[in-house]
Amino acid sequence: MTIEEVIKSTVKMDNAKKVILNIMYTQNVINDNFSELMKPYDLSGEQYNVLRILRGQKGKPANMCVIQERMLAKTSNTTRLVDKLLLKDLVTRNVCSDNRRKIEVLITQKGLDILKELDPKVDQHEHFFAKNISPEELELLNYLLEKYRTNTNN
Amino acid sequence: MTIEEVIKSTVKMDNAKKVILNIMYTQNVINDNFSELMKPYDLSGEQYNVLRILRGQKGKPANMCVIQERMLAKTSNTTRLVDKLLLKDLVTRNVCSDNRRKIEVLITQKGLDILKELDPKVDQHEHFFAKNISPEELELLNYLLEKYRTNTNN
DNA sequence: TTTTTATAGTTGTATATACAAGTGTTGTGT
DNA sequence: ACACAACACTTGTATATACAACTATAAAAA
Repeated sequence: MTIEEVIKSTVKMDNAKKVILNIMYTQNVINDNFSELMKPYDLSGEQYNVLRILRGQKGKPANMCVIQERMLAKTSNTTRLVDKLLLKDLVTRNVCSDNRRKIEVLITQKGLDILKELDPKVDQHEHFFAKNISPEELELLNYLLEKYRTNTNN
Repeated sequence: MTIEEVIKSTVKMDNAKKVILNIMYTQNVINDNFSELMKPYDLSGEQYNVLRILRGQKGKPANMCVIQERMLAKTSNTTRLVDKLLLKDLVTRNVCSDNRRKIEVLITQKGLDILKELDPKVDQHEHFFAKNISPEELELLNYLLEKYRTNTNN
């Protein structure tokens, strides 16, 4: 299904516009799919993302700003995301004794268990779309997206 | 900037995961950029989108469900989006006399004027990213994104 | 030492989104 | 004609996001 078909466009669009719409729409499709995956675990996509970041710390606590800068959506409200995870006992939160402005967030065993359970499903989700194109095309797509968004001129 | 750099990932990711993150992140970048563009006009991206759809009707009124199916985010609440536009006198809304379940939404002159003013800026926004890659790559990117999200197998 | 500035995080508010339930209208089957 | 299902849209509610103002702590400057 082309992007014109998706939005039932009658007028011809140039490729610059089509790429924008294609990226926006593809993100919607991926996101809907992922949310569906997370629903049984009562996690939002961003909540999952925070857990994933915390696991990546390998036992080392993460401050709020460390979490923030590793998230895709740089404007997410980390405080409230962590609040939600705290309520579900998936993380712990403590004031850092070295610098009392900072907060140390750690993933709990329960959090790790959920991630472990989710791992194969997330993997499957990623490959569900990836298998539509060849490995070479997949690599090319990454290359093009990175090049596309990286503004060299002005 | 590669997606690994963006999220400061230390572990190696496979291309399937990278593509997902690249699409999500690129959409964020585009969206932030676009929101910034719309801000002086007090329009959200989705509100702009509705106006654009209405202009595309060329004077023919659009029902709620017609608007809905032409939007990128299929879950948007069209009623409330139109409400917002109505408050700003950018659209009109009337019950359809043929089928009183239906609503006829039309863009006003004021709405058309704003779109006209926005046209060059939106165009510029689209080309801001597009010019990072060649026309051939742009076309390839469209092709790959459409192929990527269209699930043929299962 | 006191003031100022910067940092780290939280909270308030307004808006947006997701999802389900509700309302009124039209079409269909009996 | 009547009951019932389908349709088109709206509303309620809970959650998420965006952005700015605020609090507390630490570092730097005067």
